[in-house]
Amino acid sequence: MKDIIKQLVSKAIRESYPGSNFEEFIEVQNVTAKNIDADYFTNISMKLAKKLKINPTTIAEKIIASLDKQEDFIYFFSKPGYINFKVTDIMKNNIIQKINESDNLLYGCKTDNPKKINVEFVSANPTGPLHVGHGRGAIYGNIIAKFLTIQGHNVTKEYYVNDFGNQIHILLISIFSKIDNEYAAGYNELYQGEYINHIASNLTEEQKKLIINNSKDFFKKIDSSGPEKNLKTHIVNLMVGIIQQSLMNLNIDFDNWFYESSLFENNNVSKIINKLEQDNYTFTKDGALMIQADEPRVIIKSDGNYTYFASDLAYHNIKMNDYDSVINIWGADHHGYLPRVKVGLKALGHDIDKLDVHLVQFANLFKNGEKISMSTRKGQYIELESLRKEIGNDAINFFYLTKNKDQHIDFDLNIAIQDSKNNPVYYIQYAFARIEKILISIEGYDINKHKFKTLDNDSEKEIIDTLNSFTEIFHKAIIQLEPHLITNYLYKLSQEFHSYYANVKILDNKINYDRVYLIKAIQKVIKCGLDLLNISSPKEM
RNA sequence: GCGUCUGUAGCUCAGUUGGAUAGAGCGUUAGCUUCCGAAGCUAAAGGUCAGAAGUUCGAAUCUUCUCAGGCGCUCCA
Repeated sequence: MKDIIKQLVSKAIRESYPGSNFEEFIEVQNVTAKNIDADYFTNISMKLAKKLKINPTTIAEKIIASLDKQEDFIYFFSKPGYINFKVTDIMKNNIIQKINESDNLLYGCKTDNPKKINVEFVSANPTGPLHVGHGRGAIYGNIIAKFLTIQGHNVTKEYYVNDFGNQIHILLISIFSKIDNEYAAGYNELYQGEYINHIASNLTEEQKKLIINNSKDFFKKIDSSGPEKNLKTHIVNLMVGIIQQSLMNLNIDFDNWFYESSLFENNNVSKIINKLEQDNYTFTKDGALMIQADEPRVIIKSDGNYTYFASDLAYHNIKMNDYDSVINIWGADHHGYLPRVKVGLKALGHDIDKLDVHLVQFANLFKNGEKISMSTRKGQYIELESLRKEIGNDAINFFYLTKNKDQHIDFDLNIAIQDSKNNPVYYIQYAFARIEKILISIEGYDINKHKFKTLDNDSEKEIIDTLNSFTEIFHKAIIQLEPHLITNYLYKLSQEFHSYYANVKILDNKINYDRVYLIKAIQKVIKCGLDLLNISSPKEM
């Protein structure tokens, strides 16, 4: 629709101002002002006013005079230079039919340039269960991957498992110390969650013996093959299993679980470090190997151990080689880490434009008015799984997706649980269920047999306008990866439906087929939107 | 101090890429069930869009500065 108007305007400008070349400045936008009875407008005359040094009113009127007569639109001027376009009711009503007859409402989101894309998200350390702090990234990342898939990209969803280095060491110590207290010596902060006891008590006698007999030598053998390594792998697998289960309960699945340890087994880390050294990007300082990024950053510590940065570079190096586009969903606390990754990848010869990092702001959690900082280490956290159980998948999805990722969100756990009954998601689902009830009650009638007439009372017009905007909004949400546009849209559509439902009889003594046809379209759009957001559409509630 | 995200109604958040009189939910107040599901509808009250300057015909939106808050500034991961 906007394109048609744009072409009309463009033609009119060529006629009224020959030789001008302003087509690229033409923008057609939706009318949001309530006192203007039109659907679209363009502000081109205001833009031209400056360039041509003519006042915008004159320009607008001249353009309007040159606009081709069209059956589908009415044009009119409003101050100081808007050209408004009102679409005829007949034209608008077509959307109802289009929606009802379409077998794919998202047709048109497909890209011309399908890429192989890796989306890495969550990637919480396997040292404890997922807590509510991880929920936002999990749900957001999953939807982003889904939207990219709908666009036609070949998407791999990946979880990077940090099963190497210090924190795994401490995890093992935490568990081992339950079996042999000597392990705890020298550590003042060990993992404390209930899962530590659980894992410790479920180890086999053989495993326990291994722990007790090895004492302090255990960690010297952990990376070479043998029973020590097997035990470590066993424990990591248990942890990953806990995480997988809670993601699965949220219907989030990954295509690939990439283990940090595999980078060392395949010498990927040493390879990239050698390359960086050969290309003179590194230098040695105080016995450590460093690279100059935003600041000098350590790759190999003076004790000879690799930093997290070293393996992460190796990891990204692989992703950059294997994919056309690499997307990371990170918590905002990692933003300071990005510059060094970029510098490292650039040094390795990669085009860093291929890397796209989405920083998701924190969801601050309060309980009884007090802020709770999630800390796995301190055993101070609220499991994502317990929140999910409490408020349900639909409410938790909607809650996270309705907010922009750049927005910090605060929520009080008590209020969240209490409010979950008031979650707007139920309002939308209720609209769906109400429509379903009507449609079921007239099952057996062939509604398609009836010729559709124009609907024209005010509430119907309002709904039809909203339905007309659905393609544009859904496409924008999917292409620009902004799920909250859909949540807002669905709410608005549901609101208009509920109001309509309360005021207008759809089934009276006889069936009003035009209205049935309308609500059927509404239901289809709601279903489409809820599906997109991984939210269910129950037929009754 | 530096980097980064944010500041919109009592609270939680939208605001269609610079447009016309800034919107919802919750909460508050007042109404609506002989009738398709009241998880609903109708209405009221509630705003210096943190503040200031600037750019523009036009700013919640862009620029600069100030103030306030979150997060990060480890040879942690």
